[in-house]
Amino acid sequence: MTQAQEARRERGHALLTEAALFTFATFNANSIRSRLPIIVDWLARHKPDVLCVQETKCRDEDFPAGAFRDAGYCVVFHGEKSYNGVAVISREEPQNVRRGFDGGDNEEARIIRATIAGIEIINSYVPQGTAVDSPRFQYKLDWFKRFRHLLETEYSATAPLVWTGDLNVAPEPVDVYDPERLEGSVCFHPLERAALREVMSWGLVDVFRKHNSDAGQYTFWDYRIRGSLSRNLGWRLDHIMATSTLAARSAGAYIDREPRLAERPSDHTFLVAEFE
DNA sequence: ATGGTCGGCAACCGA
Repeated sequence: MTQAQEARRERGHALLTEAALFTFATFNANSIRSRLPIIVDWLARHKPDVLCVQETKCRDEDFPAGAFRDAGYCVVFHGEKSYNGVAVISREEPQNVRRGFDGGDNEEARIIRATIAGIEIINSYVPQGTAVDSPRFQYKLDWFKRFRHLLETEYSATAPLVWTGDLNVAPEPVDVYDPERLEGSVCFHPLERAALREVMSWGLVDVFRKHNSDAGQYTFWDYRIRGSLSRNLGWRLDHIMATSTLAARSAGAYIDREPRLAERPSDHTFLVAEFE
């Protein structure tokens, strides 16, 4: 039994055969080269059909594609020097791969799109925003507007589609460790939550929240705060959003606090959803 | 307690 199946059984889901499930995962790596052994190990143990990665932090010519191909996976990526960067690792060959909002070279490497197993996949690393009074905050709000436009012009809300990645917004008070104190801060500002809701209203469902109503479930812990992970001072910033036709096929979703990440501390952890 | 640590990459930036 795989870890994914064990986790599913622990969560009370019926134990289904692996072949019947499409396992989809996302992870902000904060450098794919630094986190490579952990990611390859995670793939071997969880055997997801798709793993979307953000903050790869390397140029395409420096991307460690061979390690994933050796592990039996396809990989496509869109990167730049030092910052940002996204990748899609998949068992099946991705089709119709597109990089960026419109294929232009002239923007931050934050989006990669592909079709896999009949599902439109959009993997994104949303701008963090830096500070509410920073131009980067407005850039972030504008980014959501551009993203909504992309959905409207290039996709159908009635077809199977996943929007995943580090979306850098905690949608609701239950998604941060201290909503009163954090209200108005970057990644939990009313304008960001409204911008995310505006994208969601196109026709997307929060797949993790569909299956987990409890508070205290996070995907990010700021490692600048001492003991944030052990004290669970976290935020739910990474998401798997799906159109209703696809969300109706979701069998479960869980956050995997990969213990090996303690060896090389990372702010984020793996988020997994399973579809029938 | 309002915290300070990563990664890239060669001085700080971004998170």
